[in-house]
Amino acid sequence: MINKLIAHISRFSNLTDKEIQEIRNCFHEKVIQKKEFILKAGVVSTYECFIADGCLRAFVIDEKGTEHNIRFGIENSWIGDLDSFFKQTSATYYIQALETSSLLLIDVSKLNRLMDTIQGFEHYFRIMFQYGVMSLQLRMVQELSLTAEQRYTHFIKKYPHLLQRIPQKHIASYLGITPEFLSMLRKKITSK
Amino acid sequence: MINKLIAHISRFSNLTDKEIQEIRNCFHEKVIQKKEFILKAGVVSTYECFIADGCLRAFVIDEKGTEHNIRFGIENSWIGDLDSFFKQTSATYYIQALETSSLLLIDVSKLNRLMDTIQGFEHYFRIMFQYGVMSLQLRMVQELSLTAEQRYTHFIKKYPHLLQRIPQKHIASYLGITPEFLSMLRKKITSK
DNA sequence: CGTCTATTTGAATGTACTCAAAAGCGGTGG
DNA sequence: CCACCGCTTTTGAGTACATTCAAATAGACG
Repeated sequence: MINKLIAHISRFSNLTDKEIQEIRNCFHEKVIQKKEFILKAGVVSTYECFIADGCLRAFVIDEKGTEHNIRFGIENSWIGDLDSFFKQTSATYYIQALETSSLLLIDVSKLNRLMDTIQGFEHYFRIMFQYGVMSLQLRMVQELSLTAEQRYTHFIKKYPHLLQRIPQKHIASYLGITPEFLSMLRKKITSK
Repeated sequence: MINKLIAHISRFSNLTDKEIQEIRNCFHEKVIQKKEFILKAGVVSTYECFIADGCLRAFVIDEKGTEHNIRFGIENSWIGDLDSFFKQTSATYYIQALETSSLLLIDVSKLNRLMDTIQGFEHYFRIMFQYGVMSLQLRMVQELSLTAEQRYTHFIKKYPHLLQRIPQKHIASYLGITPEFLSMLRKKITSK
């Protein structure tokens, strides 16, 4: 399982065998069942999480009790509450498995130590965060400039594989609309 | 002017004198006048830009011709079209000065070389992008979970200094609403 | 002082939400 | 293997939040 992470890092950084060994030693594996939480708002996030297999969502709950999905994570991506993790403050996000998933967890002191001692490891995270900024900016642009229907159309083009895996109501929430309204949009689109 | 950048990097990384010198050599200074553009959609972004002084905005123009502000940049922050810059593809963003501004520019090959050769420099960018992801996620949460009025209220609490510097219509666009509606909200808020 | 742009105001409209209820679907136990 | 239960999706009516368009007012700058 840890090999998936090593392979992923190796796509961006060249690591020596010794470095790979150091990295291996810092993670531990965990399998979580569908619907289980790895983080809830209010507690301090102890782990940052690489998804070796499966699918999770990060969401917030607003004052009215409505959930809003911030992000979906699938195999070969990271998920966590960065703020809570790096500053060790209480989390604002909930993170829940949408499928039974295999995770690799690391705590903040080990992650910081690896980034300090292995240049390729920090390089890898620089790239990950760089992509993160780019894709969040793109999503922001779409949120600001497109209608709900256009955002849904983009979503199904960009993430066709997620349509099968993720309940519609969660996609609606990710797009910033209600499940009822998404249902209506789908009807409208297919009748075209 | 370059000293402001060096000071900024030094808040996150310790640099040797030799490294500082290398960094200095890779940037060049530029002053741009209010309303001038440093990037327009369609062209390839040649420079990533550190703002030593002043204020700029990054925006897109949608199919109807409406502008949407993605981000404001002030002194001691970076602005650019990351996608276009790193992949050398044509830009989707326009970047324009809201005030006469002092900039420090670097091209992609020099930036990559500095990140490869100076660990502290890549560390600095890892931190910058990490903050970038955090703040964009927070903004996304607000976009998804708050009404326009709440978003405006948050904005004036978080960026009181920007209210003085940036025309209201640009703030409206940043918040994802029309200038007319923001004007109405302001009236409503002050009458409370 | 005049011109240009930004902000305000208001009426009509549209997009998306709320609430309630029905229909569909998937998993589990008998 | 089927029946039932719970959750998801659909449907529809009424409503609210935000937009559009047009015009008036206010402010900034040369």
